[in-house]
Amino acid sequence: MIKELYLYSMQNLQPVTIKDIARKLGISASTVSRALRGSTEIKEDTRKLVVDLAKELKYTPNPIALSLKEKKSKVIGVIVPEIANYFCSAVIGGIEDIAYNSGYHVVIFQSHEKYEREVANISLLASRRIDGLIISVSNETKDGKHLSELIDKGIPVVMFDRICEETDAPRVVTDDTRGAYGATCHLIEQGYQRIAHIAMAPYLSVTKNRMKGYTDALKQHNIPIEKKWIVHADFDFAHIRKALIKLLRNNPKPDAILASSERIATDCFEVLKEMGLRIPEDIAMAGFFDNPVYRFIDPPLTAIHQPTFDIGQSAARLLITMIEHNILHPQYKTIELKTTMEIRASTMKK
Amino acid sequence: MIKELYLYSMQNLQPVTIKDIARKLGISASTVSRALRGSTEIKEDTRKLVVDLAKELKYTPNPIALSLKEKKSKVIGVIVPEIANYFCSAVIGGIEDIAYNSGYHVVIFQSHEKYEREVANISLLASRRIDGLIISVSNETKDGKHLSELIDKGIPVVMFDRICEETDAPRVVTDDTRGAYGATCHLIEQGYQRIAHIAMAPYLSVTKNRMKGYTDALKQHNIPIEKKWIVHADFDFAHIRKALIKLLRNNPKPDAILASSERIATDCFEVLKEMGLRIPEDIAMAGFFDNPVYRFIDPPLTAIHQPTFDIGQSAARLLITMIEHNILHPQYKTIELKTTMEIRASTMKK
DNA sequence: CTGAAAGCGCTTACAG
DNA sequence: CTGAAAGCGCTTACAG
Repeated sequence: MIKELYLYSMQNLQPVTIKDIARKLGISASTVSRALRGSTEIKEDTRKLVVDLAKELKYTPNPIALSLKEKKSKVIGVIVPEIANYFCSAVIGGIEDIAYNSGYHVVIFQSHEKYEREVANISLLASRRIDGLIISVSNETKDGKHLSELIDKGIPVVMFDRICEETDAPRVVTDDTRGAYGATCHLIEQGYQRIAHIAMAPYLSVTKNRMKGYTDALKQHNIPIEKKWIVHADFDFAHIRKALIKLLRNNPKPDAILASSERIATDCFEVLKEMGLRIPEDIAMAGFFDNPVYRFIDPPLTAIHQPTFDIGQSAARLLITMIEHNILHPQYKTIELKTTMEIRASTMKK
Repeated sequence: MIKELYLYSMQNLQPVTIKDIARKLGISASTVSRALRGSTEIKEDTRKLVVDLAKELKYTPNPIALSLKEKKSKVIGVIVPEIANYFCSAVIGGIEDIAYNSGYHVVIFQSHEKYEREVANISLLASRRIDGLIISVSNETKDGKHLSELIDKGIPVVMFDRICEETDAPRVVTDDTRGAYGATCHLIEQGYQRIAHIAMAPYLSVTKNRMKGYTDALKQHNIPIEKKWIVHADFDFAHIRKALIKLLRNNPKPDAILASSERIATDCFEVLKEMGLRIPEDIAMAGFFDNPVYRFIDPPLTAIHQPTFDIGQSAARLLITMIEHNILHPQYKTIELKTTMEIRASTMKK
């Protein structure tokens, strides 16, 4: 293939350097450098000469050389479980927005919900000399050792959504407890009594928080908390399917489901459809994170909306502040953003 | 905020360098470098000493220094219209997969469908010394001058989906003509006669190809091609909404819509719902790109599926080959992947 | 087999 | 006001 691919090769088109400018002008590289940076010690004539030629030759400073000198790469790393996921990509949109406007580049990695891959990504990122990391951990991530090690190396970290509790790094989260509480209350008010909760891994703090909201609501309404109605799902369709089928074999069946992530919600939805269950007549459903398409699905899905773009922006702003002021452990630990509930037909008892 | 944010600052934790190892071992940096790279001219004893210490100190080579030396950054840039879009994020997933396994990093930019921002991104990327670019152009991009300039600078470019015809760079596309043809035929076979086509900007080649498939199908079935049923939409909800309302004011109304992108399809869907039109009874609808959630919307949407992960992988593989063999203009110009049609209720006349 | 030197592109303290 | 030198971390042709 390679041979056939070959037609004609790249010309030797090296970008213009300071040296090139210096040579053409018969002055030293130091002077060119200073002129370009607008140093006050340069004679106006010289400055103009340099700047004009630089513009003419379309000189742009080599950021790699700068990085080597400054020991800053102007790159921030982002690790998300899965980019092809509206929640993640929307957060990245927010990160990119701030980064772009602050002169940073965003390098993206996916953990694919695997702890191992997350660790590999982190060491890769570290060896790549990124200036900072924004991460939402995988469903398998039980501890934050890999994150703490990164921080110990002097690389600031900001966590969002799925955070590691014991890691001393700031976090951008949403009021998950309140969100889950609100959704569960809503289900109860609609007359549902046997509300199942399909959660993520038990050690994740999002899981704990949403679980708390869920159980608080039940308690407050004197509904017993039943273990059999709490499922911790893997991020694998076959697994969710099996767990759900098992759940629905209970007699009586749950009459409502609260799903704890976009992926879980979508998978649940698929399984319920496959099983021929009508929503909400046979079983109601509400989910965490409001993918915009949820308005149009059949039935439209009640969802807890998290402000993704804000999450991304806040995380990026925080990280860049930390990078630029050499702060590894800021005093502000947590930025908590509001969730809102979008009530739709999937939870509306007729 | 900054002052309050400040708690304690980073320790001076510079990563271990070759010099550090050399100093500790009392040998020269050259020897360390050679030992680390497994040069044959190094005595086994020395090699082992160096390698062991490097491991102990967790030495990782500084990629920035390597980049400066090699004039390669091992970074590939990706520009997409909008990352929070299933099509784009899934393609990026494929790119990332190959890049990750080939030692490249992926830096992502969004054009937000603006030509101006696309150009800005490209000059940023160029000045950042990326090794190559993968791009799907914005809806506003009429010509590929900015891309050609990049290629002239020696940076290989691969285009996907929304390509620039006159740019001499390889492209990864899907058989859009056949896809649109098939979808239109399907609509005709279902008994629809007044089929509208909501397309992207007229100068984009995807638009032309899909338009050709659409008109070919109509011609073949002796259905006149009506200008009033061809709409070129902006990527702006208000605009699509207005255009659609105007379209639906025709008498008779179109009885089917073929939407030319995920975003357009979703927006159309929303407007049709808002107008209280029943799908497919009042108007049928089919769309380009099958967002997985389309199976669940009401009604499930007939969609032309494009193999996103493959697109990303192919583009990345091609680009990396070009980078590593110094090829700017490969002989193979086009990789065309197959689309498949998923027929669902939105186009099924009862 | 090993080291000193030069160089990748840039900045800046030090001289003058 | 300007230049030569050193250095960021690495590699490698050149000596020995």
